[in-house]
Amino acid sequence: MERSTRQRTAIRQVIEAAGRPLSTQEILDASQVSVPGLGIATVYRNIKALLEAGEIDLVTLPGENPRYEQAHQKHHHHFQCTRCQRVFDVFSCPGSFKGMAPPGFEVERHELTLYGRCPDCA
Amino acid sequence: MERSTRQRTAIRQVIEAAGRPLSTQEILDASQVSVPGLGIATVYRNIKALLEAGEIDLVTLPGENPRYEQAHQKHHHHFQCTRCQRVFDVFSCPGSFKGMAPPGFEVERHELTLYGRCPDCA
DNA sequence: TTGTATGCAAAGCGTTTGCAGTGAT
DNA sequence: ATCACTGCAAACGCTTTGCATACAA
Repeated sequence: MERSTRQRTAIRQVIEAAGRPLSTQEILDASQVSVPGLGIATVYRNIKALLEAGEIDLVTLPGENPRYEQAHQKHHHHFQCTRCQRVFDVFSCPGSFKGMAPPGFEVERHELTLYGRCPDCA
Repeated sequence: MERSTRQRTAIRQVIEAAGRPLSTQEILDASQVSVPGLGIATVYRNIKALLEAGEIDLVTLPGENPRYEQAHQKHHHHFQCTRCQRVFDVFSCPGSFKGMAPPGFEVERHELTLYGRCPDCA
């Protein structure tokens, strides 16, 4: 990631402006507004570069294709709307869940996904 | 799902005997022990039939290919070993997580995945 | 000028489907 | 004898990669 191109700038700004995890298709569609002709391969290559640079985070929800969001520092979870399918950040967490697993299992970390209606769809 | 074939019987028994969610490849490998020549398409078709019949449940963990397990009645979660990658059932749950989402969001259900070392790998 | 970054098309990988042949009833 | 089921291969959707060209430095 050594050069600053129109494509990379557009992709970075789209993810930054979203405020929620976006799919590759959402990133492509939004980026093509400012860069018509942008190819999906370029989106994938830049996503990989931005991930490696630590600028964005991978968000993998159960049964969903990967999404990407601006890198957060703090631990958080996600909420998916069952109507519009969009994903939102949730910055609260019930705890570590150590002791929830049966004896002999050592819990190191956890992933929590909430499902329901977002404010727009409620 | 009207006929009882060697293939279907083998697949059903493999899932039943596992006691944990299996991937399609694990199901194929284990089923081929008793039914050599079994094709992957048959595994997929039977998985779909068993799902529709309610005999097995779909388990989708973040970033993982689908797994399948014998249908449980009770609410539960999953634990994935970070070393052997296997997935185990966890029959405890901290609660409903309602109120964890920001105002305006209505939580209907949740998915929780724990990660760490299983007894074999600890 | 140099070589990274891009666009296109082909290739990969897991999953689904079409089709002719197999086998449970 | 039927026709649901199977195996094989082609098709699919998403992601990655090869290659020639474009453009940032």
